[in-house]
Amino acid sequence: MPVITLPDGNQRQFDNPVSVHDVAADIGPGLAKAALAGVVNGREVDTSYVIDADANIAIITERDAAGLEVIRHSTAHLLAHATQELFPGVQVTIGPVIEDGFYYDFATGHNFTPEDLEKIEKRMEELVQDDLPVERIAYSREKAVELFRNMGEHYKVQIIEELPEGEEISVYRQGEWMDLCRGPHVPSTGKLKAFKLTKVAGAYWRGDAKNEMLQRVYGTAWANKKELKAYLTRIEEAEKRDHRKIAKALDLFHTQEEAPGMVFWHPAGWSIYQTIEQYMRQKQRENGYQEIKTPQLVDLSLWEKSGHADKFGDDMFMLQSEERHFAVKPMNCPCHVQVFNQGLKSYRDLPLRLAEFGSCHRNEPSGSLHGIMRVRGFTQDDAHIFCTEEQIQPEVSSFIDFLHEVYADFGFTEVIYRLSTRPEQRVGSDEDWDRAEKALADALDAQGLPWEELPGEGAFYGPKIEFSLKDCIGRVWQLGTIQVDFSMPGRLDAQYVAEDGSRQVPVMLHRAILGSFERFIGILIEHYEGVFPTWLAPTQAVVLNITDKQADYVKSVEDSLKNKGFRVISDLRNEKIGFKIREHTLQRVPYLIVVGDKEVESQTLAVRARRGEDLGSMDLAAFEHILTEDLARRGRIAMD
RNA sequence: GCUCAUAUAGCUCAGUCGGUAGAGCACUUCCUUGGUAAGGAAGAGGUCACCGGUUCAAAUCCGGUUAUGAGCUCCA
Repeated sequence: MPVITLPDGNQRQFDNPVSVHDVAADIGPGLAKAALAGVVNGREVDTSYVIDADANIAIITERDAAGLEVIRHSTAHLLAHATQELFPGVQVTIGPVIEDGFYYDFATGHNFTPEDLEKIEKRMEELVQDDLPVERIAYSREKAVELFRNMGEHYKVQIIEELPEGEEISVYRQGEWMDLCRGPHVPSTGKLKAFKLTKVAGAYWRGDAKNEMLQRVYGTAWANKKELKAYLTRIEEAEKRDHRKIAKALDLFHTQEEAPGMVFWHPAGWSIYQTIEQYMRQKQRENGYQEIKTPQLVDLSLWEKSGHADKFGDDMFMLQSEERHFAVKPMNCPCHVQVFNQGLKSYRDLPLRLAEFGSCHRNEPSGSLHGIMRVRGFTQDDAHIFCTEEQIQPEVSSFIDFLHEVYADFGFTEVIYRLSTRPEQRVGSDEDWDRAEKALADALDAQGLPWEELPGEGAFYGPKIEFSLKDCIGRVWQLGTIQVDFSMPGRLDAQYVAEDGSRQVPVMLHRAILGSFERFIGILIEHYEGVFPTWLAPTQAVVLNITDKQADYVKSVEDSLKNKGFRVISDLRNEKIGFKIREHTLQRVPYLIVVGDKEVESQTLAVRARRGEDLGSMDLAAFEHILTEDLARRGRIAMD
């Protein structure tokens, strides 16, 4: 006589054991139809799960996040089902749920084509029409191994054999097709109403590059067609923001075959770059940093001493001259220690903050290059803080404040904090790691910030906080970082004289706010969709004449704005005003100044803002005022 | 680096069965001097990524290289 307690506290009593589906039906026929799975005493189960004792139950439908997960998981099964029917000999491996969808990895000698995906999707639709019941069958470990071995599913056998001893193994069956799975799954294939296979790619078995490559089919699945359509539209919108496309349209930079992974900056792109660099230079000065510049080529021995050659040697560009081996610097830290090491430092010099817009080269794997987001030649807004152990936490705290200020100026307000801890391959003692990890965690806590831990994701010399931010369409980008390093200063012989006259090794904090200029600008382009706030816009205003008669006045307006430091050009081409406005609007210029006979006569400007609004007629001083206010805002308020 | 795909005019892209190349925009010149998102005409522009093979003949078929794209792996 189980008593069932529902999430709202209501209780229902049954005379006999009941299934989750029965409970839903008892509440109402609508819910029985909508039920995809259930939660019994905190555990997710199928609707067929039978309850024979008092329990807390929740019914999962497509409206729950958990329901969507069940749908995606079951759609992954449906994909595998259809694929194995159409392509005999294909082995299944795993098919998990991911953000917005799912994938399934298949072991097969055949490479799936887009046409194959269409066929598979069609077969999936048919299996949905058949509304096959999805049935859970419990197996012992031995029986399950035998079952899958007989089916020729060697990957599944391997997975089962690695499951913990004694665990009940569940197999799901729909029609003739079966798969090992923990579940839960939808009660029947007819519940899967909105999905699409999106792409196919290679992926390593168990995510290890040493293993064989599998065929991964990606798909997306939603509760209904409307949500599916909304998702596909969202993807299209994201594609329009692609920084590579926008950069071409706005003539910001290019890359070419002779310099893979390196950027040729054009005037407009370099203007943005320079604005950001000068802004950062000023901010760093205000925050107590001293700027330095260190060499591009450094003898390999320094990288051997720092430990980089050992860990990253293969990814460093090397060259040889007069019997000496040099490496193009892949990072700035060892060079900054060299600057620190010049002259005897006192505890009174600490914290010493050295900043560099450090140009680095790393021979990144060819397949990982991506626009200007992942490149081989890049410039970091790098700095190293040499300090005592007691100074770590206050330094990290004030760094976090600094970083928040910068992100806000670029229009980013939502920051995500992650603490990456010791990796397997590392230098330094465990005690050092304990202290370093604690110092970072304490700094985050002291600021009252929410954070999550990423175990094993730290750098080889120390743990790090990673600062990621959300752009305006919700995508997350990792940008800033601060890392505690107890080992490199010692390895590179950094010392200071302490209060008691003894020689001590300083702690080194590695930190960046933007990460790299290249990546950051790529993110900005996508975030703003190329519509840069005025302080970043390569051209802030264009002065347009209507006929040749106003040319002199246009030039004088252009000159006086330029002399005030604004980035202004004039467009005196023999074109209609509508044509010019269209062109500069497409170029996302914040202000268009139209000058005709009327304006010359009254010595005014007709100002039009980027989104098309008419700011009316005004004199030069009034326009300068508008521009100045706009620049002072930076990206802090909604983009115009 | 691995898997798959792609590479044609400055850009976006057509190009059938293998028969020596096409559009729109941009560019140049001319006409037009027009008040808030495309005025008109003419012209110029290509070693079809590169190297090799098959063929009487290759943008097209085959092999290799490079780059790019989607993923995977990696990311100090």
